[in-house]
Amino acid sequence: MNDYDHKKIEGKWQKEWEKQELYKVEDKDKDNFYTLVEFPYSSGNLHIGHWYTFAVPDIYARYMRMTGKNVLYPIGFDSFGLPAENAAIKRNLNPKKWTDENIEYMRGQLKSIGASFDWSRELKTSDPDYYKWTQYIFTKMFEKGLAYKSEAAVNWCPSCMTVLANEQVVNGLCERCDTEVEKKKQEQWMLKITDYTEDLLSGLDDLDWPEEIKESQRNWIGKSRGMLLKFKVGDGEVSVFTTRPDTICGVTYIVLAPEHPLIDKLDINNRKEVEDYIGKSLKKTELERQTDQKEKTGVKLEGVFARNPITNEEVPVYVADYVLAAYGTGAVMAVPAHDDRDFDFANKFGLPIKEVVIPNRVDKKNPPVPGKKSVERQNVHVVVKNPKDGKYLLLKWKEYDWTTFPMGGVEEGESLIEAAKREVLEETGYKNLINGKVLGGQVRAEYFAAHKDENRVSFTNLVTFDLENEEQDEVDEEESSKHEVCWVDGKDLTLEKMTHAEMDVWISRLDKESGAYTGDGVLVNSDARLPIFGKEHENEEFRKTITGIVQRKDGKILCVKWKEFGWTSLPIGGIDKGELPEEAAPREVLEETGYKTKVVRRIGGPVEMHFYAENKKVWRNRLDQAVLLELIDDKQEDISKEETERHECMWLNPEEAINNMTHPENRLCLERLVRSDDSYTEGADEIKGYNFNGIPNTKVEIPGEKKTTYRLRDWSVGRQRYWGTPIPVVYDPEGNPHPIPEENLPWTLPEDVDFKPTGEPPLAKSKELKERTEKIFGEGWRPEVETMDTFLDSSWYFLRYIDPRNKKEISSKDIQKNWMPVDQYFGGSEHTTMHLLFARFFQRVLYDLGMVTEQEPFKKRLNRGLIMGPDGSKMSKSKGNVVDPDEVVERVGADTVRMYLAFIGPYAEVGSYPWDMGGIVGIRRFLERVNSIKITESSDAIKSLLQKTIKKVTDDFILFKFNTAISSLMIFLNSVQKEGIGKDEYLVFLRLLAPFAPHLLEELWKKSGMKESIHLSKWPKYDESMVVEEGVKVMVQIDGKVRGSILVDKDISDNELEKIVTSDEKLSGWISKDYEVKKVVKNRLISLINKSA
RNA sequence: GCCGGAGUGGCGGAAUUGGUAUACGCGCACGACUCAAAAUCGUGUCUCGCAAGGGAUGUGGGUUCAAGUCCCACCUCCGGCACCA
Repeated sequence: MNDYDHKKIEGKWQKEWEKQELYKVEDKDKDNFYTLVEFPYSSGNLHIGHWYTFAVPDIYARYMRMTGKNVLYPIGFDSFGLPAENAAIKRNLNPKKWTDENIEYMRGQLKSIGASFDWSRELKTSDPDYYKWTQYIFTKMFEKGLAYKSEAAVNWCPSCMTVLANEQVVNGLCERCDTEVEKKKQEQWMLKITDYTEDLLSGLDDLDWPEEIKESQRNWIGKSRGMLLKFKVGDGEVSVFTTRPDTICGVTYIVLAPEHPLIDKLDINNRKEVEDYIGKSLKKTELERQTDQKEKTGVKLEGVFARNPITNEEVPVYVADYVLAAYGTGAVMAVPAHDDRDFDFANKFGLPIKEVVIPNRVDKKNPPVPGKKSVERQNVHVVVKNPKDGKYLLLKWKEYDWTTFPMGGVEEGESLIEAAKREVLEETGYKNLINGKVLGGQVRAEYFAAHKDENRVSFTNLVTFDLENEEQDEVDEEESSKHEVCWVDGKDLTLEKMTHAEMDVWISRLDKESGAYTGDGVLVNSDARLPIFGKEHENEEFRKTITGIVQRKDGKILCVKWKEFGWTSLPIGGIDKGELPEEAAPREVLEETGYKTKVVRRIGGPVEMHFYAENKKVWRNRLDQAVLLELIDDKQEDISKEETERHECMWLNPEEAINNMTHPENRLCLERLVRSDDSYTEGADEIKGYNFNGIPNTKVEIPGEKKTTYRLRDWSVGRQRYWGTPIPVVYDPEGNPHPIPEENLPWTLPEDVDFKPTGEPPLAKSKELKERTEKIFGEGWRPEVETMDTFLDSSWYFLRYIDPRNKKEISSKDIQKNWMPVDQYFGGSEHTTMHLLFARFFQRVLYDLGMVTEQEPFKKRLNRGLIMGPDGSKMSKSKGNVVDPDEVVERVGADTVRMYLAFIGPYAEVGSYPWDMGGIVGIRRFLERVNSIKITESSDAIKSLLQKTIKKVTDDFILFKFNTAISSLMIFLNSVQKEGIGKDEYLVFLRLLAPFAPHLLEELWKKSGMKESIHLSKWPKYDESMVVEEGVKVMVQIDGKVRGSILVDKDISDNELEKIVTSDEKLSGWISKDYEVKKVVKNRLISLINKSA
């Protein structure tokens, strides 16, 4: 029979704590710790997931408080918004009343958790004292031009009769009611979050947040660097955004978004057809646009052509809704050969596909041999499949360890298919091949052809056939002496087994027929030129050189500072005759700087430059190839005195290095390195590099500029609904908007409103609002009738908690200095790209307005997991799997619920946990056992274990691993029940448990005769000397298997170690008389083998 | 398709710098107490094997004396984005 009466204990202490105002927080100027949890939406009642949200962070808050911090753990309610309004409409209630009643109920629920909230700071966003400041911030944004009205296509939910933010549209459906969302053009209040994209992006770098959260914000912002290129169209011009300017010669048509303004101005022969199309596509709902994705649609603008600025070709212009008006310029240059979407469109409309980038491979098995002559070849590789058994025809070379497809050169005047057939016949004798097909375009490769003793640069096509029958001609003796013909399974066509350098490309093409090639490669069919620095001059001295880009593990770049000239450059050196840049680079870098390096890859293509060499008094023409190298080891070897005197080495971040380079060609190759995203294209960089740098070049001119675009759009914030913060704007008789002055704030939400949705904003029906506006501003003035998206309410609430009753400002900057930024912010992953981004945006705006002290609001962030229903799916009323916490608390007590939720898994991981009522009894039993501990005396073993337990629990708190902390407390209790425990150790144990089960522990603490609350006591410290294990653990391996470990003194000699091991009771059983010590790793391992075995 | 995260017993999950995988809890089985049950306490519980021993951390390779942990390729699940040029 146990006497753990949780109801009595919990009720008693909750009342007592409230009476004592135990968790009321003072504003001090030191040791402050701000723990924040996303405040709940006032939806009515809390489910068990809310306990997970609030109770587990409370455990952390209590721990922090015991370590001596002045902890603020506030609570409030996000109380404006659609659900309140919808529920109110359904039940014919006033939303305010509904909300307030909900809050009243939820407050009681939240108190039953036993959380250490400071209730004196409670706030709710629908309170005029609160939304006054939301409005104030809005007016300030308006004044700065950050809040503006604009005609924009908005997401309109016909059922909720309101505009939705992009974030509230899920798969084309309204997030709340699953109705198909329509696109509608409308005057909209927008917040200019795009003014802050760069700040929001770069601010992430220094935040101590989990990388995955930062990464998804980065993705959401969606930065991409590219170029704006101009195409002449008719009399006008169209600007397109592209991340692949290198493919410009492959443009075969231009596409405009249906909304593109240029369409109106063009002289189009089929205007009616075009306008019909535009009308249709604009009316499409978001969902239709998405489901139509696979089928591309569009209409050609008859009589309109665009001129390719490089090739001067005229290409047709289309309007198609696969191009988005809101991204880039709303127009794209279509390169079907290298873009999947353009490829689909071109196929459907029969447009030409021009390949300008082909993959390039350097054969690693047979690399080019320096000094050998180099030959260019047109090749075919032939895949012959025997449909009967699915096998493929291969050649095994006799003299070399090669396995290849039948292959050979394409002869003058011969088609690829003809060449392929001829080669198969010559090499294998098979003569009846059908279904010949060329798979994809060419692939360039560099390799050494040992059988011809020459280096080759090949351009190879892949040709496939089926074998019609097995008839074979005699194979020439010369051929059959070279290789053996064999048939293999499809699964043997792997990178490892095949010799072709192109094999990876072949594999992917054989897998999925051909499509657009979107990867890297070399430029072909393009009139690409080198970037050229300086002007040609007579009597130039010509040199081939390399530039070495040496990158260290930490990303820094090796730079060279020249003492005599004051230059900063990268290591540069000459290429000796017959040498490859890959060979010259490490050699030159070693000579110049003393660092040993190995080649990673070339960066970009060659760069030509002309300059006057001051020291040698000659004009030089250099052809330079940049090579990326990585450091083999950090040590610098000695270099010649001459070199040391000329320059010194330093390591700079890539960005820094770019800024410091004296020479433009150095900057160019570093830039190429930095932006080597997947659009890095070796030959193509000629064009890219040129334009990204604005380097004067007489040969190529692309009209265009560097441009960065973002996926992030401005934030649409107006809502045509009632229950929200009124937008604090009035219009003068001319219709111009004016912010409401501070003295008239809060601009209260009118109450004489029928808020049932009709499509007209409810506030428009308020007589009071209209009269109020005219009374204050004058005849003919009218109020704004929209309310704000609730995400504005929650974008700054953390600033209000710290100074909740301030009448003069959102919160005092002095108080902000004490508390901001929030030390630890707990929340759900669903807010990663919404609330969290908006709050950061607000904070930065407020910072620029001088209203806050910090640029970033949240120092640390943790995304918690999700508690699922008992059936393993997300809890929802419609599924009927919502777990009511009140019932559970009634049965087992708040302490048990809190602790169980902490035990369920690591809190810092975004997992999902089905609520399992079975598992909770383990915690209940544990607390019952804690409740019935009898005090006796402590053994040494218990004392020592307690020290280890303190350390474990303390360490786990720092990592939010409450589950393993509890596990170690359980281990301790198990041991106590065997060994007994004395009073001192008992009291320490109680304190370790206090954050988890605050009520029970307060009870036991007071029962032990303590006067002051356990929650004001200090967190136990452990004795370092009792925790650290003496000596080192050495693993013992016998016959290659780990058979145990022994604890020995540090740095013990091998002989002694051997003696200890062989005389060890457990280990000696494994060791025969005739053994040998095979290996000893100091302080780590001893490995023995039994010889006789 | 792209970007994240994760795959370990019947279940939730443990596992320092790579060092005896499966801690802790649930469940289950057996035992004690009981007329009986519940509760409680005790013992056992990855798998094959009588045992000695062997095999297991999604799959396949690799590095290493040693891999759940590091590297490469792939599969599955979850979350986010998605015609973003």
